Amino acid sequence: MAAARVRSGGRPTLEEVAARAGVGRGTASRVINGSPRVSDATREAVEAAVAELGYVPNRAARALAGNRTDAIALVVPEPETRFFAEPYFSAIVRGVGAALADTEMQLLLTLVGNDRERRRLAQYLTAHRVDGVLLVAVHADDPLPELLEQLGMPCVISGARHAAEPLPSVDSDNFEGARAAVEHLVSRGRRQVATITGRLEVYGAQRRLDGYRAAVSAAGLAPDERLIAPADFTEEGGAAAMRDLLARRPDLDAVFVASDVMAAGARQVLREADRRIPEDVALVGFDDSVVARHMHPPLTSVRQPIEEMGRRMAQLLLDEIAGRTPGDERPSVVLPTELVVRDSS
Amino acid sequence: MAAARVRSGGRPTLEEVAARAGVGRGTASRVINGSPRVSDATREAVEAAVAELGYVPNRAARALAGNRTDAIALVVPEPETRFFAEPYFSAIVRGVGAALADTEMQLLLTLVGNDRERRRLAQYLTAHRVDGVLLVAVHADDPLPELLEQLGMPCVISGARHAAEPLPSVDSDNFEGARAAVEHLVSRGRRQVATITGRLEVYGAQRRLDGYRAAVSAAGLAPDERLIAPADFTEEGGAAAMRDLLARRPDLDAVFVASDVMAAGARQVLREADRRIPEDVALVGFDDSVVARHMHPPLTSVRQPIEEMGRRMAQLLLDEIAGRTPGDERPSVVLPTELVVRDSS
DNA sequence: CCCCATTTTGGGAGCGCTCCCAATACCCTG
DNA sequence: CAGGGTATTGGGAGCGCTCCCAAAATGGGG
Repeated sequence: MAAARVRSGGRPTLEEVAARAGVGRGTASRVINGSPRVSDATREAVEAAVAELGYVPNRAARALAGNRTDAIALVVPEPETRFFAEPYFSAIVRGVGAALADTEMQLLLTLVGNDRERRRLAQYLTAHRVDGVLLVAVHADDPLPELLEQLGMPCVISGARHAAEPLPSVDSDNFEGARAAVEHLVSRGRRQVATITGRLEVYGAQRRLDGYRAAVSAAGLAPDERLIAPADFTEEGGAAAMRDLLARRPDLDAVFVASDVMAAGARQVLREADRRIPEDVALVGFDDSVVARHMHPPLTSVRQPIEEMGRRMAQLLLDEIAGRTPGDERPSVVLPTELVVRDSS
Repeated sequence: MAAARVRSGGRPTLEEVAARAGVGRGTASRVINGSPRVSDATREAVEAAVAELGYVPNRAARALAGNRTDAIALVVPEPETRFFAEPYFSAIVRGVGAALADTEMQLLLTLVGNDRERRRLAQYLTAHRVDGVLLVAVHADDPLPELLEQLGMPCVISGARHAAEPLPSVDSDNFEGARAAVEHLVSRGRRQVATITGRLEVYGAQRRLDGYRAAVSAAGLAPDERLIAPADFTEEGGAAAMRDLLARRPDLDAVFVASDVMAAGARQVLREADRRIPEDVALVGFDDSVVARHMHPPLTSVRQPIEEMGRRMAQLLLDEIAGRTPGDERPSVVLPTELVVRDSS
């Protein structure tokens, strides 16, 4: 009999498929993996056997023999609650999921909270348990990217950490988004346009501020540092910044806020100060989160194509894994934002 | 030399650790896996070798040899956008992540959208690529749970599908949450308390309605089916239901809405109908989502301990994997909700 | 019809680990 | 000090697959 070791239950093995198709294990493997060096007749025979037996390759065996895992990790720094807030996390996951859907790649979700978990992650990666890493919401001073670099582990990050980001990255066009938002305010006749920024160590926040500045000067308005209030992406921070702005420049007639959550805080302060929105003060946020849609009045906001960012990150990573194109520039992608105009401006 | 095959680079293997510690491979394995049948001296020697070499077990080899994967899958039906909305998804993920943090278990994220992906998932599971499955937001008619059952694949679902849920499940106390919400409304002097329900095929939605009914009759109010408007968990659905209610019972003075998102829709309709909140109509939602906090006025809502639910699901699944306790009842967990009172009631 | 280049094929040799059994070491009894 | 456990230990036999080399089949050309 051609039959390999007969097994009562369990999943069929490659060996069994090969036996069934009347070919050798190696040949069967070739067919499964789509090698071109197989005759058509053989290919068909093997494919038939696969279908009949309902064969599915054993991942672990593959990983062991092939020294790869067919899995990538999405690493999420857990303290970064901002990232967990809608719309980021789920949208990124969806995008990544979509890009991976017709791939053999698995998506591993890794939350790194404290240092212990951080070390554990390092081990994971060191042990090459994944083929690549998607790093989101990394801080500029996070050692993880360097570690990955050293390990030669393919990696893509969301949001460049600074102008000369060495890693492949995917980002939305923070500068242009902010610029367009402020331009919009100006086009509505606003002249004293203030801004509340995110934490400026975050490159994206800095870029939004740059965009604000560019728009202000393009509009021929007088730049005034008192119109710029730094905050920290939190609602409370936004409120505090708004209070500062109101104290320094009571005559302001518009505020571009670098996140919807901060805008919610600002909105509260404006309400308490009896400034009507948008009559007295126009407000524009950033993120187009659910908060924006449900604010009163609904908040004009800059939408980032987050799901698309997730998709692109995954694609970039897959390319990177398939074989980084060394001659190429670092492949960083910047996606356009969209201004969603609502009643607050 | 005792040294096993010397390898230039790469990760150290068990064999190398064993050689270094001057013991056999089997013994080293025993130490790594915490078997008690090892002498203290040996254990220490192996542990030292592990530390010196920075040994990390190869997952693939383990999986292959041990016929397990040390991974569980979190299966998310992608069309279920409700689940993706804050606060569910990220909170569940956090909870699960927390429970898995000091485990060797990996978390695989699997989005199943169309039927193709559904089939692919079935393959995954069939091929035993995971040790267990966490199933969230399953519909009552989803064939997946049965498939898993057949396969003998450990599985925990979030939200029982009906009163006699055969699978281990974790749920929040929908009945009691709803009951408490309505009781709260009654205690504030409301007498014509309406409700907007979710899709009643969803068991949780049904339970919330049951809770409403229980509270209404406990308060000695006259039950009136015209005070009950079914909806579908969407904002538009909530708005439509609110319109119906207003038409049928213009004298209503409170509405318990089975989700914050629907409450947002209802709130909009009430605004258009010039009903003040809470003066004319008190509103209570469910979920305590970000929408509730930012509604105007802020919405009283029933909070579910979602992160805790994720944690419990993971724990239940780990137990199940470790060896289902057959004598035991099906281990289903129901967690208490909490009424978060804000200005809308 | 033979010879050589080319294509296709079979299957050995691992990948690194767990399982398990036989072997060894150790420890009490009597 | 022998005898019979019991506690440890070593290492063979896979797990199912990929890689790769040598063997077999195929196809021209002369």
